[in-house]
Amino acid sequence: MPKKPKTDQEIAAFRERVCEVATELFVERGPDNVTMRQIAAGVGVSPMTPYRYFQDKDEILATVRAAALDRFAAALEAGLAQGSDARERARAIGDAYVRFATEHPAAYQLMSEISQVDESRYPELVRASRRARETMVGYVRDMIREGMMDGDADLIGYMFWSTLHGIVVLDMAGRLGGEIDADTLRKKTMRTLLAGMAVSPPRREDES
Amino acid sequence: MPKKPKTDQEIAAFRERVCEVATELFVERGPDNVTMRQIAAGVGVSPMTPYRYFQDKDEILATVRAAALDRFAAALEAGLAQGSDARERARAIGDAYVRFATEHPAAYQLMSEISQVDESRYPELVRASRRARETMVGYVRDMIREGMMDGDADLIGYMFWSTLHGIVVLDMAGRLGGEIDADTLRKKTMRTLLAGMAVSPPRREDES
DNA sequence: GCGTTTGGTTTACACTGTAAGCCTTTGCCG
DNA sequence: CGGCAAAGGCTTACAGTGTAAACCAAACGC
Repeated sequence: MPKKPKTDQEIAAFRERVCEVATELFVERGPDNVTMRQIAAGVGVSPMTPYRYFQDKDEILATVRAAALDRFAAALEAGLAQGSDARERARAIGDAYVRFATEHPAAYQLMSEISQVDESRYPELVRASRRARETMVGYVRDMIREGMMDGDADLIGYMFWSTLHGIVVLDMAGRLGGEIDADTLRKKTMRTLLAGMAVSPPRREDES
Repeated sequence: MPKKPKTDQEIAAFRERVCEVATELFVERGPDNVTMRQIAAGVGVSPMTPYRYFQDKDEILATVRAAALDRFAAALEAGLAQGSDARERARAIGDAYVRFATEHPAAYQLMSEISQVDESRYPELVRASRRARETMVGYVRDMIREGMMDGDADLIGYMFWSTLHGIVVLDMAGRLGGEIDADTLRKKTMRTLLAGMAVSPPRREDES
């Protein structure tokens, strides 16, 4: 009886289209400065139409964030894939991390935003979030398995992750001030961390 | 001829009052979910009155952020003051950092927000920002002077700062997942960094 | 022809930041 | 003393927001 009911693929396609437009707008204007009417206009549809396929604006935002997280995880995984041994992969994933952040700063901000909404209401988002987390931690497990370091994989993974995140965010906030370059800061920090993790590095007491 | 022109102190007092109310609201509701009308009502004044003493809502936000940064810097400096030698001060400032962040999470978020407005339009904000930065970097200079480490003070300062910031932010975003405790992560990272900074630690090649 | 279901639009409303105009108090000058 | 100019504060007014609700048109089984 209906009016040509949309197939699941069609509605998925529509949601996808909305998310594309929304992403673009969010990215160039900031999530708060983009309106439902703009999104709808971008899709070429009346302002209320998206409401048939999304509960509200928050759900669109959550979906966009999940997609950003997925792209991020994919970038990391792609980086990982092209390293042959653990050492190379370690550098590759670090490079992929900051490359993604610098090439898509808005997407990065979007995905790592401290949301005031309850994230658990959007399962796609928690899934994507878990995936990114697992990617970040997984490669540490590999490094441990290959004997490059040892300790708690989760802890070490989070250590690298939070370090990169801190640098990237501070840089984006302009709080590094012109004096310091984010990349040298990252290299310095990474080198220091790795040096500190060398298994049983004997402290030399012969200076200062 | 005027109607009892307000003295500069009265003006300052009024602005202060507005900022207090605004801070409270921002903190418990998030900056975007607080309205001028609410702020005005909190101060006990008509909705348009604050506009006589602030250009717009952004200026209120900027002022509040500057105040938060100042409180943050003050907390760090207070922590610093109660350490006798460099080592103690190093731990004291780290503790003060995360204590502030955990006790006033909203204030912390407020002050470290990546704003889409041009911050340089609010000189008070850049001053406060510079002060916090200087505090974070200054104590490293001390540690270097006392021979506890050596290298570029700015770089090392930013290294610690970004590390702490990354951990705090990741924790707040709930991205550490129940498994990892922010405090053990911090301790682990700090220990690793310090170990890695031991002056000229010779790489041992006798393993892996 | 119906009635019914579905996709989409239009309308309507409560609420936002803020521009502009309107009282009211206050002091100085004639 | 009267008037008057200026300042503080209030009230009104408007464009724009998210979204609930009513509405319209197409498509099918009967």
